[in-house]
Amino acid sequence: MTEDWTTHFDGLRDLPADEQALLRRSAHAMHLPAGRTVFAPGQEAQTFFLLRTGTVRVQQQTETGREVFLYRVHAGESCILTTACLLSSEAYTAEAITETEVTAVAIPRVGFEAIIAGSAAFRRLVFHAYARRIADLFALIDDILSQRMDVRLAARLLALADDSGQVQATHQVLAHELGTAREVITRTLAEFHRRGWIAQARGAVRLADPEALRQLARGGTR
Amino acid sequence: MTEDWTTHFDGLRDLPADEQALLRRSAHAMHLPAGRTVFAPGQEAQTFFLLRTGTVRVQQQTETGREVFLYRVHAGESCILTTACLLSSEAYTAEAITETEVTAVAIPRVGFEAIIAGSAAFRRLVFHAYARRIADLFALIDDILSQRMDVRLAARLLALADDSGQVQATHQVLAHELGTAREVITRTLAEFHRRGWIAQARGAVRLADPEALRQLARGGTR
DNA sequence: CCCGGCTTGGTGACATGGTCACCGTCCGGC
DNA sequence: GCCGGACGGTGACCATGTCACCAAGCCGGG
Repeated sequence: MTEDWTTHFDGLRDLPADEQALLRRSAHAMHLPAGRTVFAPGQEAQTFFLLRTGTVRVQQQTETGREVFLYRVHAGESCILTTACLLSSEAYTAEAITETEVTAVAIPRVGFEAIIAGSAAFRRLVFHAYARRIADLFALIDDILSQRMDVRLAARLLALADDSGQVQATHQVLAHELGTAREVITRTLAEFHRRGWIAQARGAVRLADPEALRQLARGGTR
Repeated sequence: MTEDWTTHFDGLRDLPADEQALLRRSAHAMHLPAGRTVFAPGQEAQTFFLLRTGTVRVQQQTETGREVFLYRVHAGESCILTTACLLSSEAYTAEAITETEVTAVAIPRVGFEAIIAGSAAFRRLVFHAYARRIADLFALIDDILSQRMDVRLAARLLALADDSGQVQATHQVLAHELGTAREVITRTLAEFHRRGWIAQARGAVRLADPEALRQLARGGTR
């Protein structure tokens, strides 16, 4: 990695030159195809990474074999669980899978610890992400407990829709994202359809009345 | 604070003398009565603390006004949320309340950042707790999703019982701990009673057959 | 001692969500 | 055109959450 990738990340751009140099020395480029397992339960964390492009999905298997979607790592972000495991020398408890093709900057354990020790700005970058993700986890718990699948589904549809109001996802995928069963998604979508809020097609949903969905997602009024 | 409290915490005992001295310079003692709010949503974190005696309960209010029990800070531990908020300069999203009388070691923000920067051992101490708590949060999500109140209640009863197998808690308190409704606790306890596993009294439960409860909590077989 | 109010616990009715079983339909490959 | 697998639809049933209301014990004031 010869290119100065440090300028691609907010918070790294403004690092002192010597710290940027330290980063560049430790890091190397990483490239993964879609659908690859980044880490799995029981493994020890060896490498810190900052995502440049693509998304990674982090999920946990419950004892009953169900998969719980925890969060998604986007471009410009790092993975909170990796940070935690690196700093505490504990094994991963969840698994991560690339959802798309992914390019990332990888920093091996030793280099990571050196930079954490040496750079206040880098610490801030890492821990800021860390704190935000913790808040996300709390929000996830909130979300799960608030039940009301219709509200949760409406919010998720809005989040997943592209510019033209299309959501490319099967009922199964939506169910998986929300940690529920396909049947529940089917029922809820049928209800949305009955109200004229969406149009359904095989493997896709078109938002016919995003405003109504937004109001449901926000207000929680049925 | 003149006493050498650093010897009271695992992981601090073995610090180099200069780092211990740094800690002692920054820290001061803290004493709170039971039922006091330690921090509330919206506040900015100003102080890191290590609990010496007592317990602190951390919970979050959902949008619907319900309280979700997140975790409990015990003696010898620190609060993950405080760490996160200190390091990222974000406001608290949850609230903490002392459950008992509490004594703690308090380290103001500036000192905390200095020690984090200066001591690898202290970083390990803090982040080890951090990683463990994250795992706990994942376990909590697991727990919530696995539903099965009977299993969850059995486990909680075993955890809360004193040496003689007594649990001093009203149905309301148990419901609050598990994030459910009192009626559900009442029903489930009635079922346990019907099977001869517990004896009930006002404000208390006696475990008559802890082994049966343990089996339920472990195996999950009804 | 009695009374009234509060806390605790008990219960039935109902809504929602998760699970199971099963079926119909669509689509792509042969 | 046929076939198998993915996708979607549906009804029955169970567990939990919610609401409404009541009963029993506890406690302090008069």
